[in-house]
Amino acid sequence: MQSNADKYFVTVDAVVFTILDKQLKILLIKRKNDPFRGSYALPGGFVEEKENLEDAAKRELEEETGVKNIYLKKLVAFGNVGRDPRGRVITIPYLALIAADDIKLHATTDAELAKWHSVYDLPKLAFDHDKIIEEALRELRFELEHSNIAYQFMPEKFTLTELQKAYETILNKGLDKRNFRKKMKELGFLTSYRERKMEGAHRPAQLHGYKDKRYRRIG
Amino acid sequence: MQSNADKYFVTVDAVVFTILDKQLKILLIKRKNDPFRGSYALPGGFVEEKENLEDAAKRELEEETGVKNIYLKKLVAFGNVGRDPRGRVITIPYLALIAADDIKLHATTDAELAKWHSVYDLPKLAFDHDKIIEEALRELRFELEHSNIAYQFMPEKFTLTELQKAYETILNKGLDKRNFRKKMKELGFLTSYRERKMEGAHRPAQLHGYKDKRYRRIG
DNA sequence: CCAAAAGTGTTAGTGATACACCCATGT
DNA sequence: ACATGGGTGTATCACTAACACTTTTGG
Repeated sequence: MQSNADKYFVTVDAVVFTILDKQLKILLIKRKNDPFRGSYALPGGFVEEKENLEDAAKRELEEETGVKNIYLKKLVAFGNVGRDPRGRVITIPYLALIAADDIKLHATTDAELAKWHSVYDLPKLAFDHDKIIEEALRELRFELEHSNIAYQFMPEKFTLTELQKAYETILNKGLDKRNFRKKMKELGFLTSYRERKMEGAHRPAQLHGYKDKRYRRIG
Repeated sequence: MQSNADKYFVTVDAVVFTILDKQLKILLIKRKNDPFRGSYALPGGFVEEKENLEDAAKRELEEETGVKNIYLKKLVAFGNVGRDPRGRVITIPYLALIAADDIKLHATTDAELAKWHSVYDLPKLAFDHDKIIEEALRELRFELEHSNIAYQFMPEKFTLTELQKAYETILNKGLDKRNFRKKMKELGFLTSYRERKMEGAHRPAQLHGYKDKRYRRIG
């Protein structure tokens, strides 16, 4: 192979969203090595020699959050010259969604403990991770309205109001209750349980769940 | 940087579509070196050391077709183990559209002359280029209905019927004439010239053109 | 006057949006 | 009885899809 090996590094980054404290949050680690020591960055790391890209993303994610068996969506790569001062680094970002209760965050070797940050109040970020996040957020919103991925955010059983809150948090806008419920009903992703949620001084809410927890596109 | 350099190769591939002989065609080169000697493949090549990804795609494209200043859209990277027997190769494919009359195809060093192939009748392809093409075609169709990219396929002046034919060819389905024209009118991308096209024994057609030849998203 | 493609409007259906009241419960 | 969130239906609007006839030209 004429040409250009031993010049490139290939990494995967995970853009992990969750909903916590009624806010859309993203998982960031604080870098403890240069470059960008002390800055926040997306969790990620090098792709190993005999490892597929998605497997690498899954591995990194499991190392840092303990979560596995998750739906990941590949985003477009970032690889311009100068995005990493150490050399030529191409990164393939993956979008991941998790339910906040599922996880316990871990520290890793070149990162401090991973922490959740509100998407609307992010710290200074290392590399071009701000652009990657912007792209991922666009993608997340698109998917939310064109698939059943919201199941990734939700617990086993939830009320329709809780689901609507999740949508509103992600889209960052209010939705009409009746239209939302109508839409969910006709999409047919949900099943309703006999149980109800009794809590507070008001009418108890019907519990719902996703029929199958696999990615399904609308259309 | 602890870790994994000198194991990766990074390439860009161009998925170039055009309309020729009333068919949607894609540009392929016939490989004259191993691996996959004699198979067809997407034009592409290695990203140079100090070269941005999109610049690399533009350079490859210009080398093989002579076309420049073209809108390119980055697609998701392919980089699984084993996709190239020579080593670990990550490729970033770019979608490109050109008007068939604009180009003269060139031969390159490790490829024979580039040729157009009907999208619905492709030969055996090298690597995982069949999957890349599938993805690119999906993206092309999406963009066609959500932007003004069709301008890339069209000459300076054209009739609405010609434009409709282009849409039909790409989408591989028939469209209603009145609805199509109404849609084009209200999108407002087009301008109409005073001139008409006189050709054949029938009413002459009004000529149209794109107001500005820059990518514009609908919405 | 015939053939061939250009050009043009209306109707019906479907999905999105906007909107207001009654229900079941705990206190 | 009241406060709280749960639950429901209808009218309007915008967009899409279906559909047929007249016009202009060359031969």
